[in-house]
Amino acid sequence: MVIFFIGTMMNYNFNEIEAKWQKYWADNQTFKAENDSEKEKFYVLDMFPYPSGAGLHVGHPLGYIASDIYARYKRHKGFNVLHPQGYDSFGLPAEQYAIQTGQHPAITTAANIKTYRRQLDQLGFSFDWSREVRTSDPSYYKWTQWIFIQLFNSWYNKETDKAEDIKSLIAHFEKEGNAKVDAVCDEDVVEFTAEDWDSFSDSKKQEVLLKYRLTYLAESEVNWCPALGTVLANDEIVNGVSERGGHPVIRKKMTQWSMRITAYAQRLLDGLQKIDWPQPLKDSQTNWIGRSEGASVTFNVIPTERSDEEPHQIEVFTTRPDTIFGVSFMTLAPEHELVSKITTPEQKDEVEAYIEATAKRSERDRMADVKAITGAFTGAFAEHPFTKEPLPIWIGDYVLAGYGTGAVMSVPCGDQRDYDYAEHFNIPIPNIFEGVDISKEAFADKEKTVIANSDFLNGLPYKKAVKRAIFELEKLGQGKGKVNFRLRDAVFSRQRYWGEPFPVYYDGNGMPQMIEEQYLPITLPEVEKYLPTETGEPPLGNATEWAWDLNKSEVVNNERIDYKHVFPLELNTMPGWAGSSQYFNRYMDPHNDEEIFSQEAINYWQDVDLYIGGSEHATGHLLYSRFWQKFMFDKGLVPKDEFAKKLINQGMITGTSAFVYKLSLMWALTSRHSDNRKYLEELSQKFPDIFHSSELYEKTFSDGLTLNDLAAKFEFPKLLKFLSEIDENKVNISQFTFGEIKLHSDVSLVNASDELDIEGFKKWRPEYGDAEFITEEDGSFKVSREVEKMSKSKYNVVNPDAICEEYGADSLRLYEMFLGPLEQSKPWNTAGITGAHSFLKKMWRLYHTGPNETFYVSDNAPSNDNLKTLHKTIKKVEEDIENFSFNTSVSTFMICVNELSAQKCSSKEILEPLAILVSPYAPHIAEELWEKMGHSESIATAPFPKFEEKYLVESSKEYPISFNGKMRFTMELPLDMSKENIEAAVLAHEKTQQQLQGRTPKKVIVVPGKIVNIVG
RNA sequence: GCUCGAGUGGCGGAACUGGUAGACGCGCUGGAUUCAAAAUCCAGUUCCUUUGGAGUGUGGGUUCGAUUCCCACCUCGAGUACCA
Repeated sequence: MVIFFIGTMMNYNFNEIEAKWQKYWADNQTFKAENDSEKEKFYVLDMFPYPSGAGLHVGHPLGYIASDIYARYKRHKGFNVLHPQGYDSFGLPAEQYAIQTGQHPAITTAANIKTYRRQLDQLGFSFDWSREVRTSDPSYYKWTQWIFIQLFNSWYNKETDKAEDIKSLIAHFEKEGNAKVDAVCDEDVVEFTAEDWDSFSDSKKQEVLLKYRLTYLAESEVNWCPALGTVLANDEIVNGVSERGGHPVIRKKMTQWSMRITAYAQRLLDGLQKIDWPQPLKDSQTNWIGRSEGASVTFNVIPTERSDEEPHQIEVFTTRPDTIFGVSFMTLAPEHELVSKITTPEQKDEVEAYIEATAKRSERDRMADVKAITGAFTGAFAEHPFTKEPLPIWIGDYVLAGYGTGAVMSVPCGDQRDYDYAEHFNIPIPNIFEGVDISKEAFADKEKTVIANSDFLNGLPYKKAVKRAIFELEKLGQGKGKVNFRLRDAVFSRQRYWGEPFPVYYDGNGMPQMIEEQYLPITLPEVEKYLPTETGEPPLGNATEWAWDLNKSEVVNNERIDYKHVFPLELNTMPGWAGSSQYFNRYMDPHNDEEIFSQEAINYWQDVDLYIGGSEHATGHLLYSRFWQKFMFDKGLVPKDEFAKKLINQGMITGTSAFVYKLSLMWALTSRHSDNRKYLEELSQKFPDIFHSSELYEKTFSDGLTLNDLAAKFEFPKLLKFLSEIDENKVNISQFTFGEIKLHSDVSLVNASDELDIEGFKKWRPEYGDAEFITEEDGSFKVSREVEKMSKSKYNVVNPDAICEEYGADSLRLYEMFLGPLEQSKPWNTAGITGAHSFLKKMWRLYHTGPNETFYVSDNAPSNDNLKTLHKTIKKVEEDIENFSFNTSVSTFMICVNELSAQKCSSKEILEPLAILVSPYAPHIAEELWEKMGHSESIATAPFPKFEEKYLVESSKEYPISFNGKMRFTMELPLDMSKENIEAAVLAHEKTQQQLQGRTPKKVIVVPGKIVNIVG
C-alpha cells in the first residue's frame, strides 16, 4: 500500500510536469519554424522512421534524442531551427499484413503512425509537427511522381557534365544525328544521322530516346526474389539472400524501370570530399561506386577457315594494361553474347553443358565455392594486338557478366585467379616480370613491378608501363584509357502494391508515356487482393480501375482500354527508396500544392546542416538521395548539390538478455543405457522443472552431484516422486549427471542486482508455475547476463513507455545520452537509469531548499565557488554539444549539481543559467523550473549562458610530481612561480629525497602549469 | 581475402594538441535513518606480496614522460567480396 502525504507535493513529480509541458509546446506551437526569419537558419534532420507495428523500443529514439538536444541547443544559440519529423510509410510489412488479413495497408499504417506519434510525443521532442510528411500520402507522392517525370524528361550530357532537358537532345538529333552526342546512355545505341532521325517513326524516336533518358525502361537482368514476388536492388540483398526475410534471390531477365545513377558515378564520388560524413560511410560509398582506372582493349577474334561470319571483337577492361604481353588467353563470362557466335562446332557440346551448369547455380552457390575452378574452351582464338599470337578463348564463371565488359584478358602471371585458371586447364603462364618467381603464385604487387619480355615495355615500372601501353594501343586503334565503375544503374520497379504508382501509361506500341504533371498525383487504386495476379502480373494487375483516359485526363475502368484514348497504366510501383530520396527538401515547404517546394523556401533553408541516422543506409538511401539531389541541382531546383553537410550515424543500442538455468538429466551412453534409450528419453521428459541460480551450477551440480544427493539435499516432493518411480532394472540411477538448459527470461523480471522475481517469472511462464527454484545462500535467485541484439524472441526488448511511466522522459533522455558515445553501439541496462533519475531529483532539490522543500531561489549574489562551478559547466557543456559528446555533458551536469548542492547555492544568478544548460537534455524539468523562477515564456529560446574565463582563473596549481614519468605525489605551488623556483621547491621536498634515495637527478623537466618530472 | 573501426576496473564508460589513468554513473561492501522495507544520506571500491609496487589486448620503438604517436602481432565488431 502506498501512502501519500499531503504537503510533500514539492517532490519532483515528473509525470505531471512532463504532461504539462508537452501540452504547452503543442498548444503554443513552440517549435514551429518559419520560412522567413532574421535569424540564421539551422536544419536538424532525423532519418524518418518506417512505422512498424511493433512500436518503438528504447534503442530507436537514441538518434532522435541527440538531434533534439542539438536542435534545442541551436535555438538557445539564436538560430531559426528547422527540426521536422515524418514517416517513411510505404513498405513491405504493411503489405504482407494486408496479404494475410485483407486489412488495407493504409489502415495498418495509419494505426502504426498513431502509436509512433504518441511514443515520440511522450519523449518531449521539439519537432515541428506542422511540417509532417508521409511518403504514402498522395499529396506527398505527387512530388515523388513529379521527380520521376523530370528524370524521364532528362538525359545526361557528358560534355556539360550535367543532366539536361531531353529537348536539347532531340535538337542535337535533328541537327546532326547522334554521332557527336556525348551522353550517358544504353550500350546498344546505334549511330544515326539527322536524316535517319527525321525518317524514324514517332515510336522509333521514342525507343531511341528511352536509351538516353535518366529513368528508362529496359530489359535487364534483375535480382528476382520468388518468395517476395518482387525484384530487389543490389543493396537489398545481403549475402545472396533478401535483406528482408532472408529468401533466395535468382537472376532473371525482366523489363523494368531503371535509374541512370551511373551517370553520376564520378560526381557522387567527388562530392564525398566536401561533406562531413563519417569516414566508414564514405568508404562504403566509395567501395560501392568502385571506380577503377585502366584501359579498354579490343581483341580481334581470328575467323575460322570456313566462317563466312563477320569478324568479331572482344572488348575487355583491364586495370593492368602494362601486363598486356603476359596475356596467354581470354576468358568470357558464360553469359557473354559472343560465346554462342564464336564457339566452334567441336566445342559446342562442352560449352553448352557448361553454360547450363552455371545458369543453374544460384548466386549463393557461386559465392559459397569461389575456389572451384570451372570453365570450358570455346575453340576460338583471339589475336594479340601486338604480337599477333593466337590466344585461346575460354569461358569461366569467375568472370562476371555484370562487371566491366563481361570479358577479361587473362594474365596468369599477374592475377591469381587467371593463374589458378591457367594452371587448372594447363594454359601457359608466361612471365613478364623482371626478377620475380612465378612458379608458385601470381605476382600482383604494382609498386615492385618491372616489366620484362614485353617488347617496348621492357624495363619500365608499373606506372610508366601503363602509360606507354595505352599510348601504343591507341596508336593501333585497339584500346584507350578508361575509367570503369562497379556501380550499376538502379532498378526502380517493384512488383508490389504498397508503393508509389508510376505516372505512366503505355501506348499502342507498348511505349511508356508520362501523364502530364498537372494531373498528378495518380493515386494508388483499390484492389481486391494484394497478391500478384494469376497471370503473374504485379498486384496492381488486380485493379479494375487502372487505365488512363487521355481525353478526360483521369483514371478510368480497364474495360474502356482501346489504345486510342484510353490506355493501360503501369502495374509496377516504385521502390522503398523513392519516397525517402527527396523528403528532406519537401519539409521546407510541405504543404505546397503548386510546386515541390517554393524557391523562397529552398533558398532560405538551403540544405540539411545536421543529419542523424543509422549506418545501414550507407549504400541505399544515402546514395540515392545524393543522386536525386545532384539531378535536382542540375535542373536548377536546389542551390546545393549535396543535401546534408554533416551526418552522424548513431550506434545501435543492444539488449542485455537475462538467462535462467533449468536442470536437465544426462547420462553416459553405456551399452545398457543404449538399449533403454527410449525409456531414458521418457525419463528426461518427466524430470521435474528445477531452476538454479546462475552461479550455482559450477559450485554444485557439475561436480558429480548425484540424483540421490540432490533429492536428499532439497527434498523437492516432485523430485522424490520422480526418483521413486524410476525402474532401476532399466537404468542405473547413479550414472545420471546433470546438464543445464539455458532459457531467456524477460528482462523486466530482473532487478539491478540480477535477481529474478520468481513469482513474476512463474506468472509469465505458467508452464513453470510449480517449478522449484534453487537459490543462493542469501535467498536470491540470480540470472546471468549477455549482450544481444534487442529482439522480441530474446525477451530483452525494453519499451520506452514503461520507462517514461516509472522514471520520466527526462530521465530516459539523459540516460540514453549517458550510456556512451553517440556513434558507438552499447548495451542497454535499465538498472542504470536510477543514476540519471536521481540526478534529476537532486537537481530538483537544489531549487527546493525552502521550508518543507518548497521552491526557493534567492537574489543573493553568487559566491566565487558558485560562479566557478557554473562557468566550468558552461564551457564543458558547450564544447560537448559542439562535438556531439553528449555522454560527457551528462556527467558534467551531475558534477555541477553535486557541487552546487554542497555549496548550498540558491542564487538565481546561478540557477537560471543552469536551467538553460540542462534544457536541451531534460527540457521538461527545465521548463518547470524556469517557470517557477518567474518566466512566462518558454525556456526554448532563452539565450545560452555566456562562458566567462575570468571565473576560472586560479592562482595556484596542485603540481603532480613524477619520477621517470610516474606520478608519486603532488605539491601545491603558485602558478606564477618561475621554472627555477619550481625546480628548487620540488627538489627541497622531503618526498623527493625519499624517492631519489640519495641519487642525484639527471634532469628535471618543469612544464609550468602542468607537471614536474624528475629523471634519475 | 580486402577496407574501416574498436580493445581501459565486476559493468557502461572518462582522460584537451603526449603531461596526476579509471571522471561520472551502475553494481558491490560497510554505516546512518527506519519496527521493517523502499527512498535518502555518508564512507569505501583497478590489482598485488601495501612505509611500497604493477597496471590501459600482446611485443617492440620514439620521448624526460605514451591509453594517446610509430611498427609488428592477437582478439572482437562493421562493411564488402571471383571487380579483371
